Amino acid sequence: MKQSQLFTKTRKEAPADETARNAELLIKGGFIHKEMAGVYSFLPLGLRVIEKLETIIRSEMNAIGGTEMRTSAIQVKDVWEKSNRWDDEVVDVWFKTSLKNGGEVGLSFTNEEAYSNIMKQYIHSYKDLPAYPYDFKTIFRNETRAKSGIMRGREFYWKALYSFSKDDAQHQEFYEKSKQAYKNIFQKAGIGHVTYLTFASGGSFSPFSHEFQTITGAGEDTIYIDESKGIAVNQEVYTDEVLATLGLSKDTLVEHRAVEVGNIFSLGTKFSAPFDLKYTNESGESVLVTMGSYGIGLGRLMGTIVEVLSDDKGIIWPESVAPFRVHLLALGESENVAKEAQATYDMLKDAGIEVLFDDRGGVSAGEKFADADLLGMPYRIVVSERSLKDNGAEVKKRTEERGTNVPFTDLIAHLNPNA
RNA sequence: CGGGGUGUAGUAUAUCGGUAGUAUACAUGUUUUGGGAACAUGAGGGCCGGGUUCGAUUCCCGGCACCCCGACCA
Repeated sequence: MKQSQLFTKTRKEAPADETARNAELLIKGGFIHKEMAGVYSFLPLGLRVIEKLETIIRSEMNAIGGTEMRTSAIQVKDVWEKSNRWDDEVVDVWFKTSLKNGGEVGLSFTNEEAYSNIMKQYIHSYKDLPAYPYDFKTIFRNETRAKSGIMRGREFYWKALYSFSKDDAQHQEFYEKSKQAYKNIFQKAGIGHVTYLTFASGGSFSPFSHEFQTITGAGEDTIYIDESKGIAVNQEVYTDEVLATLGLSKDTLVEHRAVEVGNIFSLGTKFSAPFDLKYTNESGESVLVTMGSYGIGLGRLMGTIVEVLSDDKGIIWPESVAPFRVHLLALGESENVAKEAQATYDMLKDAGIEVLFDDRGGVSAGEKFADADLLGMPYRIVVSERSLKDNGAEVKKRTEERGTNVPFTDLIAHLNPNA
């Protein structure tokens, strides 16, 4: 994409009403636009990041048997009354409204009811199990206090998968697979090194749920990490009894602030019971389905990546989620530079490399460099009179102090050394 | 929902009971081009409602919005 066609612009000053680093950088870079507290629009660059994350997550979900679909945002009262979650006294984050004919509806704040209701249509036999439907969807929660930029919003985009299993053994098998899938996701998203499988409170059907917690001061949770075992315990279950159960010692646990970037939860029959979601087993008996839920907030994940991976100049996107892999800068106004930069742009595109081409005229070199640092693409490639003296371009990683000049003929190989 | 704070131009800020200033961004022109260039010119502003006052952006009351701390987070 040519930057001259990108309507968003960077700004020098962070907005006064944002103190969260993720929001400061994402707004300065033009990735997101704040609509109101806890509600953000995703601008072209920001959307590309969300789409990259979505691709990573989709790939891992499909790999463990997930089947993508899309539940509706508008939900009817009847379904939620079955699980006793329609009442505002029970759930205080509902956004509710009414139909013209007077019927009551609410905006989906989670998916258990929708999936339980839908799957009741399709699960009748043990042959129908297991099933792992999931969706990417915008979720609405009327939070009393939105905060931390895009980390805790009133409207957010998430992935939610629900597992439907015939018994606990089948459930556990998938549950373990999902742990690995989640680890893969956070590894690919570039925050694996600071993300820990964390034991958290489990509810009535399981002693624990599992959260994936990423260390950052911007987090809302306190966790205790055992570095050698690579696991952590959430403060909410940080008791002597739990530590003994998990074989952990307070001596080796280190306290950290962290943000929950994902969670997996055994639901047992909590929802299958009220929805009477049963199947007939091999013996002809009617048995309740065993369920689990598996969530990841993509906006929060994006915010977390920014919190973890940035410096005083801007964002440092991992290659896997960067809006573009390469930021190509044309410096100066000479026709020769413009021509060679355009040729480089075409060459990179033809090689299948995603590139943002700063072709803007009348913009100083310093400004282009500052923008490139702020926007944080993994590679910066500069075409200028200086680089053309060596018949090439300067290539610099965002993480490097200085670049190296690479002849045009070697550029693709330089970027794809293993190709 | 409890507590605290803040609302001035697209953005960031200053001052003030009596013509609201600066920076940046924007427009035009000239010069400039490897780390947010220079000069000139131009356009652009007091959250909403009420009160006090000769006069309110300023003081008072109410509302709304936003930020922070706490509670909540299925």
